[in-house]
Amino acid sequence: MTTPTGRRTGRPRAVTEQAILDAALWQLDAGGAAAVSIRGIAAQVGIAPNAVYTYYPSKAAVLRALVERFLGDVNHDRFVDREQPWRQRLEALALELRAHLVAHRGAVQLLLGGPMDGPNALTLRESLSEALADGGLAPDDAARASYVLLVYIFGAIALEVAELDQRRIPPTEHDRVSTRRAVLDTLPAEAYPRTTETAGTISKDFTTEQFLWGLTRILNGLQA
Amino acid sequence: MTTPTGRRTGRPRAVTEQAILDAALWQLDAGGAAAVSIRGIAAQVGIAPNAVYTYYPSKAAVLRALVERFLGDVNHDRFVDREQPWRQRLEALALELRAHLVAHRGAVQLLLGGPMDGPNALTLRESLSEALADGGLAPDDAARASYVLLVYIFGAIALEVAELDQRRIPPTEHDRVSTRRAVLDTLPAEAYPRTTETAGTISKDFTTEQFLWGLTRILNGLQA
DNA sequence: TCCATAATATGGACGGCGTACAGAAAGATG
DNA sequence: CATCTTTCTGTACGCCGTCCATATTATGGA
Repeated sequence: MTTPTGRRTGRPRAVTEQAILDAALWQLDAGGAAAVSIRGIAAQVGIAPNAVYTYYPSKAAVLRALVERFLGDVNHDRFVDREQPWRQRLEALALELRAHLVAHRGAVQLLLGGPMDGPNALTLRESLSEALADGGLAPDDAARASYVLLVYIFGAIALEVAELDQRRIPPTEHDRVSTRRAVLDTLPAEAYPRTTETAGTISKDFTTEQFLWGLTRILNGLQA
Repeated sequence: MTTPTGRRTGRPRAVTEQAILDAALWQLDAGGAAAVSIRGIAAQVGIAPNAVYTYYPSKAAVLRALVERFLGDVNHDRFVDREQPWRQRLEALALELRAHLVAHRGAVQLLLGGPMDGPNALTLRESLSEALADGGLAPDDAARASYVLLVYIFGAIALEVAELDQRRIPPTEHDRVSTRRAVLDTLPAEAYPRTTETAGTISKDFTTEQFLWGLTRILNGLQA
């Protein structure tokens, strides 16, 4: 697949597997997960649609490879620096994942569209478990806790992205809060007393601050 | 839309909006979110495909209505019984949501495919906030905590469903654990020491027991 | 009773999708 | 220069969401 060896005869390839993934990512960012199409990718790299099948056996395989590359672009950064406090490492990792997923919104649907069992997904979990073990958790507890964290991180981004029209450029965090606040203020207080009472807080669901608020509480619960 | 009044003239409708949603849900359960099609729904209820547009303006609207009805089928059960201890109510609600989502796997992608801002979604959050307030949280903390719980619940199901081939009938929990265990046992211990060491635990990621383990820890962290 | 009206149904079509199959192109090897 | 191998292209099939024009079938008024 990625072996540099082999292939000593035959017509040379017009593009590379990476170019195909580049085009897929471009389409993903431009129009969301639904806008990624074999035909669009082919047009962008300049080959016939069915020529894509020389590189990947199906559209699902393209998306799988894209997910793997995507996860690979996140790992191996600061949070493997075991000199740092473990909570700081975990927060850095969570924030970095979040930033990557927000930068390429639409990727979440792909991530959640199939099993995350590739090497980079495993490495990600390995990193999480390592930090949690450094926090004093026994191996099995660290394993369970790392899954809870994965659920929280991907779930938070999934809910956040679900609110966005992926065909448009995303509004600023401030604008999103304002829009949500305006909608919440139109709700009848009789039907949703607590929601309307805390509308100011609820409108900030998708902010980085709320993300960290939850992450901190969850880490507290996991440590005790 | 659902008003029983009106419509005193014109050709009578061949089916009902509910029948369309029934058919959509049937297709969802049979083949996953990708298998839900206007043409399939129309064939099932016995009308021409474009006749569906008399009831809903687009496929997206059908799915939106299906999501709303789906959330409505979950609410209003045991966890509004404020005589029960708040943690017990929350666990019951989380488990009920989980059971519903697992019974109709494929619905998760729909839920996460658009904003959950309908009446039933708001009511769900209202119930969560109420239970958390009964647990002693201040209103704004309860609002934030309820969002954390939503993230955990939907995230857990999303990750769980992502592992399943939605076109097949789901294997038992026991079989899924065994399958995952077998895969994990093939991993090189050098590359993933913690993953292989805790393979027995990791293979149980998708069990009800792990779901409750995480829920308990999260509630602990939210209460402190 | 007959007709205008209004709501709903259908037939057919358009453009787009993933992808299968047959055959043409293009470089390496003898 | 002929052959072999790999890749690319042309074409086609079946499915999709949705639009337009038209037919169907009830009601309300003359």
